[in-house]
Amino acid sequence: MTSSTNTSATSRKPTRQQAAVAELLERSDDFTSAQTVHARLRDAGAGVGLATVYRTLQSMVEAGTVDVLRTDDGEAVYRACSTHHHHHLVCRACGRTVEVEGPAVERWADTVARDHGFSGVTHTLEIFGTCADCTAAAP
Amino acid sequence: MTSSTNTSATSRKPTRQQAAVAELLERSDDFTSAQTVHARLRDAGAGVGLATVYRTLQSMVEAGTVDVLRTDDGEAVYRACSTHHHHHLVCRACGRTVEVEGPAVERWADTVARDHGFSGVTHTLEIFGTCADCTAAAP
DNA sequence: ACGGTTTTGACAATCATTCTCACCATGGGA
DNA sequence: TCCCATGGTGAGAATGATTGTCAAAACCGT
Repeated sequence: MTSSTNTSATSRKPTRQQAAVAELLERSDDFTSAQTVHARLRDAGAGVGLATVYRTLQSMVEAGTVDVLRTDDGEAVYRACSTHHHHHLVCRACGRTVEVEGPAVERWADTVARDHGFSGVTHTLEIFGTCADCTAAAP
Repeated sequence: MTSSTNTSATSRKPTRQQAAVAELLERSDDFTSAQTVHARLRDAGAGVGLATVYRTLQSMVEAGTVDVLRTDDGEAVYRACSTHHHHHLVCRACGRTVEVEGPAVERWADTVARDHGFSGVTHTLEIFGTCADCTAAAP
């Protein structure tokens, strides 16, 4: 059930539109919504169908090549990230994103879960704040 | 925009429907979606408008009397919780939820953020896994 | 070039959430 | 107690992101 489209892990040669989405994400430093990706691609001339953008983004998430998280209003936003496990520190004003790691936190989450008898543990952790630049800019 | 309804913090006497929503949440141990709350209240005889359920839930979140988080598919789910800061360990099979604390994690998140020049720091952290009962039930 | 398979994309369909707006409830003052 | 003002309620419309549909287009190996 986790297949039919090669797009996910079955790696064939990426299509023009898949490449376009991927490249656009590489270029942007912060989390971008599917709608925005679609709009940018259209503006850039290389039009890619909205449905295709969604499909591509989903496969990239499954493939682990991009991270996804939800904004407060429930919109899904994506970002090309290093493949190893990490978390994000996001500026809630300008959206600037910093990847952070915390081995201790990973261990803690794992331990806590196991102590409660849970297995197959995963976790999500995002940190929000206002970055120095924005703090200075908005008094 | 953060006011108009007394419902939030301006504490007047809660209306019948506000009480109904609050009580239902008290009763349920796990995170519940607005739609579900609405359905349950209807089934229980005490019908409460969907819009009202949403409004009430929102004010409760602002008031800090309930926690909210997003499921993977973007649906918002709510749960009555102790008011002090904590996180959740959720069984992805049965939805059972355990409140957990981790002072060390709080400090870590704070420190990391400040080291990067961020202020007004907040964070979200949820742990998912399969609880012992579910692991046993589904081989 | 051919036949079968995969991907695309325009558009319709879903679904949670929000908005609108007329109607109801409460509470203090006359 | 009666009446009005304020705020809460609810049915349904409106919104907006995401997903489904399905015929046409791009690919691939032969």
